[in-house]
Amino acid sequence: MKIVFMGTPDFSVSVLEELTQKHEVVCVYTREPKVSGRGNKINKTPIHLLAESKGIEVRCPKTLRSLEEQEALKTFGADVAVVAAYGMLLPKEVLETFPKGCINVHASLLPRWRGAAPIQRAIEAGDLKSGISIMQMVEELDAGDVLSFEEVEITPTMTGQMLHDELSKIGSKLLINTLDRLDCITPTKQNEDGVIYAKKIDKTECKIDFKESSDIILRKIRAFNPYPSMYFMYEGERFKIFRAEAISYTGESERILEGDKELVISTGNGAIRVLDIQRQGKQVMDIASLLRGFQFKNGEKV
RNA sequence: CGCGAGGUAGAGCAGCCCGGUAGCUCGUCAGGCUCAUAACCUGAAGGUCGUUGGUUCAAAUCCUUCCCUCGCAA
Repeated sequence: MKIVFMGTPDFSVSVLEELTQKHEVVCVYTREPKVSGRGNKINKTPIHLLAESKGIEVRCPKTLRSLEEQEALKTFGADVAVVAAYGMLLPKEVLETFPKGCINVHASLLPRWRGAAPIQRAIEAGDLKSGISIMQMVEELDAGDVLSFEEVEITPTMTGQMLHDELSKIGSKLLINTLDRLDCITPTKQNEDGVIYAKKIDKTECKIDFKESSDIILRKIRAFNPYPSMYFMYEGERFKIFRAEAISYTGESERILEGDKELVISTGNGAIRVLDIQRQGKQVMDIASLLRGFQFKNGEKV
């Protein structure tokens, strides 16, 4: 099939990679290069770089609502558009451009976790499973009929990155498989009762509130590992926690209980033992390494 | 030129402000103690203090070039 691909971040990369193996990708749409990262350099999106390396035409319109962009889309004569974390809503005119519609690869079991951060929100919420849903897109965000889905178990130690990688891989395969069977699939409507939105992650969520329960804190640490990461402040320095475990404790919350041989901090209903940590300006390391040269004062409030 | 932190033994850090040829914790190696041990005791090896140039009698420490790592903000 002739396909127009639309995507932006790492999640989309393996999908595009797989797609080019089996189908003719005539053009790739992605978000425009923008100022980002240290030094405020202008960086192209991961999809942009991949498409260029494969010699596929890249377009990065600011909007798809203009008539000329919509006309341009038609000139490719593609059968279908595949969208994976593009970061823009597609207007009705675009959805109607392709004979077989616009197909979206979404990283959740719809209707649960529609929206921007389905992977992290699933872990944060303590879901036992996640998955990929392939849907026929409609104007409303992530509300289209589901063509196929595949479940993935969320294990107790799974981080946001791990689930992301797993889903990206599975999504690619399921997409190919779905495209092959496209003509004989009966789409399934989403059950409106189960709709939950996965709102974008805000930086203010990432400062650990040690008054919360250990469970919630640990889930956030896992969900937001490695990005954007949960952190706490200690003597004016930022410490990001990448891995930790719960231990029982009864007493005041928000205190450093052990800061010498190990790092234990009390929470709203117990305490957590920090396992992997990153000190401001340093690399991520296991707690034992950091404590060889750095010590936290016991009893200190965090 | 967005703001900022850092590069010192295999690892993690201190020392730098107030220049005087390097120190702590751990690891490694050897020996000892012990029924035994990740415990304890003794000893040893291991560093051109990221790189370039400069100031000085003397630079890890002050000034300068470049390289690399990381955080924040967007």
